[in-house]
Amino acid sequence: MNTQTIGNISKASGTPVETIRFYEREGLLPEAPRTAAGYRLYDESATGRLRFITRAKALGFTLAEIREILNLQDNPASNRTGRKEVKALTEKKLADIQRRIDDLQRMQKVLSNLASECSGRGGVTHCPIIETLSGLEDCTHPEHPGNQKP
Amino acid sequence: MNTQTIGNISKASGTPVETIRFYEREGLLPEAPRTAAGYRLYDESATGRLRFITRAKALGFTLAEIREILNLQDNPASNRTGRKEVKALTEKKLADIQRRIDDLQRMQKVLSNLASECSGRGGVTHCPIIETLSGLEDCTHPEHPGNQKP
DNA sequence: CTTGACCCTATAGTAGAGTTTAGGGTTTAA
DNA sequence: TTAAACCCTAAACTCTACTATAGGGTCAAG
Repeated sequence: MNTQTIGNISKASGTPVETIRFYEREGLLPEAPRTAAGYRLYDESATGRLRFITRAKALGFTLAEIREILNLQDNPASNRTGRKEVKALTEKKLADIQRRIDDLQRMQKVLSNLASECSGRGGVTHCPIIETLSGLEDCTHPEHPGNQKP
Repeated sequence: MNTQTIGNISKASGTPVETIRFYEREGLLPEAPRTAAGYRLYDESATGRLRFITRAKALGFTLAEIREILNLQDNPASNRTGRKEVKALTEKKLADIQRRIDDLQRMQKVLSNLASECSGRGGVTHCPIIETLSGLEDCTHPEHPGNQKP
């Protein structure tokens, strides 16, 4: 328990040491316990958490969103104090994830058409990648709040 | 055709005017034809392209990747000159998309467990969100090239 | 007991993706 | 014919997510 140095989990997770310290500052990792000399100490679960962060980022989640998701799991306190908010947040994330999956599947369909046409012979003059993902209906997704001015 | 001003497609697509000009500079939109006075003119397909960019970004694609995908569709020239590369790129993107879908589905599974447990009564002391996405196997994905030093 | 590989903090710098500002033309409706 | 509402460029600025640098302790091996 809590026996790994920062360099070790850095190697194990593929996350640079500086980035790990940065994530701690940003509240994505709990403050690590220290040795007498001030060295951070981790247990193996830290590498899993770091891998989670890496992959969630590749899925388009921001660090702020990832922090929220991790707080859902970390913080049983919020189950006592803000049960409703926890549930709501979880469901918002789920809807978000479903939307991303749908978009990716649409993209997949069109790209695989493109791939098979490209492998076949002849006229690929124009492939409708864009139309497929451009969502011509008024499917405004107000989920990614983006830039709102107060 | 080519009858819309930048302000109109901005409204239609939900993309700020400045961002549209920025995307043109970055090669994500073709250079728009201009009026005598230098005003850009667009046709309706531009709003679709902008929506595509917006959604692809939400899926975690960078502008550089989106530019690549758009070039696949735009540029029949590359079907003549670099057919093989086009196919390879398409297939790389497809593998990438599949990986993202898998990750999202794993995340979905865990979060929906979390949601239902939260709605049930009692002890949610610890939910294994992280373990599920942290991929304990050595599933190194060298796909997102990230930072390589020469 | 020193040298090399690690660790620490604090601060500055960078890349990607816009956003804002300054300064100035254009169009259109009153 | 003028004022509001648009459009233009160039350049500076912002925010996120790191990445690097400076300056300095720590620890295990030889």
